Amino acid sequence: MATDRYNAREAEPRWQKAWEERGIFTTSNDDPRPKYYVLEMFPYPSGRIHMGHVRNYAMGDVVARYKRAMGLNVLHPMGWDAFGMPAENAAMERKVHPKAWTYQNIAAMKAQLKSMGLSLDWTREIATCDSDYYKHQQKMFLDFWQAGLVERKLGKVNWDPVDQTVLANEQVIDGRGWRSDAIVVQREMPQWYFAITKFSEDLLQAIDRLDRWPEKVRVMQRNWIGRSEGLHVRFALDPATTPNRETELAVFTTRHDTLFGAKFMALSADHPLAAAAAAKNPALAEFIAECRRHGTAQQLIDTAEKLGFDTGMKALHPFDPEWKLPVYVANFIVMDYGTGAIFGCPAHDQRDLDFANKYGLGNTPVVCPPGQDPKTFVITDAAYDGDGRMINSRFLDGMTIDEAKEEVARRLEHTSREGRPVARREVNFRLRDWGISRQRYWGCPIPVIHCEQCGIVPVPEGDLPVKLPDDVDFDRPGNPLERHPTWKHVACPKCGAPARRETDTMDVFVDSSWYFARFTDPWITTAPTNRRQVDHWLPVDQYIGGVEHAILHLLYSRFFTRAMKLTGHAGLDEPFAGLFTQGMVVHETYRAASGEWVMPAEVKVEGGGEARRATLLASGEPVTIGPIEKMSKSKRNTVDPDDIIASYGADTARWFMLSDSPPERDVIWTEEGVQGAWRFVQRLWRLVREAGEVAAAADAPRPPRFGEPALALRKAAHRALAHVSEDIERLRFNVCVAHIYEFAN
RNA sequence: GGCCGCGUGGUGGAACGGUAGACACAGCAGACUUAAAAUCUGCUUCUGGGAAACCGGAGUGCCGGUUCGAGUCCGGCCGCGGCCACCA
Repeated sequence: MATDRYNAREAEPRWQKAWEERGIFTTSNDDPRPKYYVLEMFPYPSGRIHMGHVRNYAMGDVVARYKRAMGLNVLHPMGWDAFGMPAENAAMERKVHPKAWTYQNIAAMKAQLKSMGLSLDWTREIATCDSDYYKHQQKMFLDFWQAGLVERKLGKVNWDPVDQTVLANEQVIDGRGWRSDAIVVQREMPQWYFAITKFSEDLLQAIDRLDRWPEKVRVMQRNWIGRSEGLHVRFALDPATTPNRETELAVFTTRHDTLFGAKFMALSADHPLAAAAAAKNPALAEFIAECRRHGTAQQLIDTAEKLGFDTGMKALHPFDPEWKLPVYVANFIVMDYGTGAIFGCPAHDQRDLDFANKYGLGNTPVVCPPGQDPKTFVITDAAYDGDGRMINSRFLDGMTIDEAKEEVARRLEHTSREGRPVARREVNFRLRDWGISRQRYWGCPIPVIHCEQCGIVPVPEGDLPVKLPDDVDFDRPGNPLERHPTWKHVACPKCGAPARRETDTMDVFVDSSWYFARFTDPWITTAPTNRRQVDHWLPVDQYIGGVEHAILHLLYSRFFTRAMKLTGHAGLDEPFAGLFTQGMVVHETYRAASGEWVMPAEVKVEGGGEARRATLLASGEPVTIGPIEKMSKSKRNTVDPDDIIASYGADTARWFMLSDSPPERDVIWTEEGVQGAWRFVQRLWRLVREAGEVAAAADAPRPPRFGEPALALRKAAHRALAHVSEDIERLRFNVCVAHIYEFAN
């Protein structure tokens, strides 16, 4: 009976070879059958695949194989998100060229993915660091520029002092760089931007129609775009109090109903008026400098005290010129939202209240909660931001908040000062333009030339791609392109005079914002996309990946698709019709007596339940079993997919990944669970073989009669089929697995 | 602070508003083995009674509501997790 076993190690490569030789997963663009595009987020070629990849690609592969079995023409491609910092880090640490490092990693990971037995069309493989790919990205950059979607502006940017680069807001987490973990500082630099905010309204509205996206992601995107309806109000300034005869101060507010509760005005430290006032007031200048120093450390914001500095300026209340409000510079006002200035209503905004209490500005409640007596309603240290009726507000008294807002807006819209209305209704978004400049080598060069005479000149289309030079060194931090001896020195395409090549490269998120479109025809050399194919295949019917990309990658891709439509490279707005965000792979952590983390492969775990204990495989030394956490290098709780595939086979690894946990939740990788999956693979193999033997032995097959075991089996089979089909459609793989177990039983 | 999600056996988790705990893991018992592994069979929410087959009671974080009927729907708490966060 020893030979009576399924030998995955022998069978899997044999079949994988057969599939490859027959090209059965190659998808034809001319196939007349209805299309189905299933895509998993392509990997960064870090060197090895990890269990997160296994889970992600196992799910996508089930969908691909299922849809293929249902008679659809399935596109299921794979590629590499190949630009980025780790390649440069490797170059600095190990003296390997980023290109060599990246392509070695791609080769290694491709072999690993192949051993997983995924039904991928490898003929469409792309790597974003390949000039055959980024050349088209440069072309689109120029087209976007032409279409007014690219801007170069001096911006306050997040500067990562360790990686020596600019980061997008989205890449700053708790005031630290998302990769380096260094505290980010603010710097003024000319930067390239994609004008994503031109699509703010549309990107927001269209979320409603993404009905096959997880609600969680839709909410996150809505919040990120952050639409607020409010009023832009121009406050007149008392000219006697202003430094350079400034006449007004504009604010944006969503609570214009509380205008009669105003006690002060506050400016951002970066507001031009603050700078003007500071020019004549050294103490104020010092305060502003202090605010800037604190501005970056997001961690402190929570606890930071509200601080302000009275500029001496006075603003006049829009409904009462006799009512003068002091103008402060305050540390809690950000310049890049609204106008960088507010009016403070302490009674109904906690921040304003904290501020007013500190500086003794008092407060006047103007919204009275239902059931409260206006005469006794007072605010001390908790602002009231709930519903109610207007009080202490002259002509607004008795109105609801909404009525009061409308009345204020209506009146101020029709009041004019210096020939213009005092207020206008305005919609503000939290979303900022996408800063794509990176002072790095290993990215897509921005195809632009700076000329003394002609200014900023696009690289002519015929000169694309602007290729990265190969001869660069990494012995210092900073951008190797900047200090390359010749690369940046070029002739101006317009006037021929000596000019300078742009040395910024694009954010890696640009690379991944359109790869799904390139997959539809990766062979076309004359354009980024083949319009016939891109319009046929897109949108992606089912996109699967980690929830960590819920904002960045997915929002950028939605923007990019719109920009491609505007420039004729695609014909639709939304790239991903169906989105699924899978959970992480987590594992127990192990710690040796020395306190060092120990890898699962070095540990022997025995017993179950209470008696469960672990020892070091090598020495027998006891090991502490720690909490279950995301697989990570730092905690060393990773399991190498290669080891699992070598000892159990890919089917076991994939089967286990889909069992037990619902796919959107975290799955706990356990040795016992893998063993269970392995047992079932064996059992299934035996069952199928036995069934084959029975079938071969039956001399006269006839339809089974009612009550016979064969009929019951047929019924069970059909029930299982129905359940499994339904649950694959709903991506409930763990339930599919249970149904299959049930049927096998 | 804001928004969102989740609380079901020892564990991961099933359950169109209709037999709660499918399926798996762990555990226990048995069969086969000289033995182990593998495999197969059975038991396994708690609790009372019974030698057993079985009979009864409680039970999906807590409190209340809607309903003939609630793990599921509604309201309020408690706890855990995630995302965003001086966004005016």
